[in-house]
Amino acid sequence: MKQSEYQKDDSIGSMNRHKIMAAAEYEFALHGYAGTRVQHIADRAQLPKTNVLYYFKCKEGLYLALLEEILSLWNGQFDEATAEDDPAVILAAYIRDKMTKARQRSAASKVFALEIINGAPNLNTFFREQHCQWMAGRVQVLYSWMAQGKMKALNPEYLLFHIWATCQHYADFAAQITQLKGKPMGEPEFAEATDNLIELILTGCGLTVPERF
Amino acid sequence: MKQSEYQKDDSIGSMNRHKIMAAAEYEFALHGYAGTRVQHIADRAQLPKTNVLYYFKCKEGLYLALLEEILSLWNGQFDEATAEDDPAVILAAYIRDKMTKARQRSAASKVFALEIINGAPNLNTFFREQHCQWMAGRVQVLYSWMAQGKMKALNPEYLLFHIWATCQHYADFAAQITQLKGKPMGEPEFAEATDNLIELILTGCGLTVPERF
DNA sequence: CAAAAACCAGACCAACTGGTCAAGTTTTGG
DNA sequence: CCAAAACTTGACCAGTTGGTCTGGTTTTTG
Repeated sequence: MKQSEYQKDDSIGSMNRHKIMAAAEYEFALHGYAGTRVQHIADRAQLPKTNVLYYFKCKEGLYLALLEEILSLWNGQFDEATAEDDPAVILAAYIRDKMTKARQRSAASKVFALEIINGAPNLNTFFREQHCQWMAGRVQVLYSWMAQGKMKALNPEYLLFHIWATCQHYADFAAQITQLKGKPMGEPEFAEATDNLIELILTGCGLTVPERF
Repeated sequence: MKQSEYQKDDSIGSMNRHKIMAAAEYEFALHGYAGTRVQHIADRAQLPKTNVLYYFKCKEGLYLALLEEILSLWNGQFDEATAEDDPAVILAAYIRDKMTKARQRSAASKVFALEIINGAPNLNTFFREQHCQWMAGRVQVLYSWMAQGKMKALNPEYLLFHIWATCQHYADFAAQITQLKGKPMGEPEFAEATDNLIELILTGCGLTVPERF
């Protein structure tokens, strides 16, 4: 029983909390907030329903806790890029990172997507302001890259939207893609899609794909 | 009372059916299938709830009817393109068409997106086969364009996914975009986004944006 | 113009579901 | 070792919701 500084990770409470969150992520992603049954979350977590309500006051509380955890995942290397960096390297890494997350955390991605489609009624003002600030910073970096002639002049906002859209698509629309390809996308397919996307976007920005990628 | 050949369009029944479908599209898009209340659809259609159940056997029947109508909208000019056409013209028109639909039928787009995210449990095999055939045909045309040297060699499947993803994003994630831009996208913003997207994708495919666009 | 078909709508209900309660058992900490 | 805190769980309930039933009104049609 090595508890070290993180005693909570061993406690029975935090273990159950974690199991419940994982089950909730799966259920909410598949059925949406209203379509998800607390009972089903409990079943998936292998706990009685009452136990779920013991750890999280109510269904909405569980959903909000999950949403907050998901939002904290949405950060990446691009966050610290500056005007001095090479846009080709930064953007390629950003796209690669987003694609990896789309593959590994597709359920989280779906929960987020559902929240936005429903009008984002549960994203508090803190997140919104934080998000806007992040955006403003990235737009400035992109503008300075363009001013330096490092890349083609495009509207940076739309460029970011296009990157998000494509990466998110591989998580959210996996069912459609599986249908059309005849089988689910595995690791090699994701790698190919990622390379294709990097090639498409970077070329579209007037950049050359870095050799190291 | 000019009924011409379409007598059904004047009948009180089809008018109500239409009102209900429009209300259902709005409600399902905003709250998902499970989160939508038949009562709310009735309220929005300005009819008593019993009337909604009169025209459509049940909630699920209404949803399926709506879904079928939505699927029939998802066709465009690209459907008839051949190896002889100019890929720049065809793809630019395809993107423009998809963006227009994303703007004008955003609720329909959201209902479709929700269905896919939930694993597409209501898309019957007919639609699936039809969809796969469409895809196979388009992939062949794209391959022949590439073989003729008309455009850069890319995986055509992923190219189509990227186009769908970006256009759909402007409908489904409108809430996020509105938040980040500080105001909802109007017609001029959509025009700018469309031009940006066409520029990005066509350049990424090694094409030049047609002057006429 | 009559009767049949289509349409309208209030009252009602059975099933489901989020959430509570109370009575336990286990774990923790001094 | 013991008491308090944390955890577990079956029984239960109140509100909601999709859907039915019945009796009526309007529209269509032969």
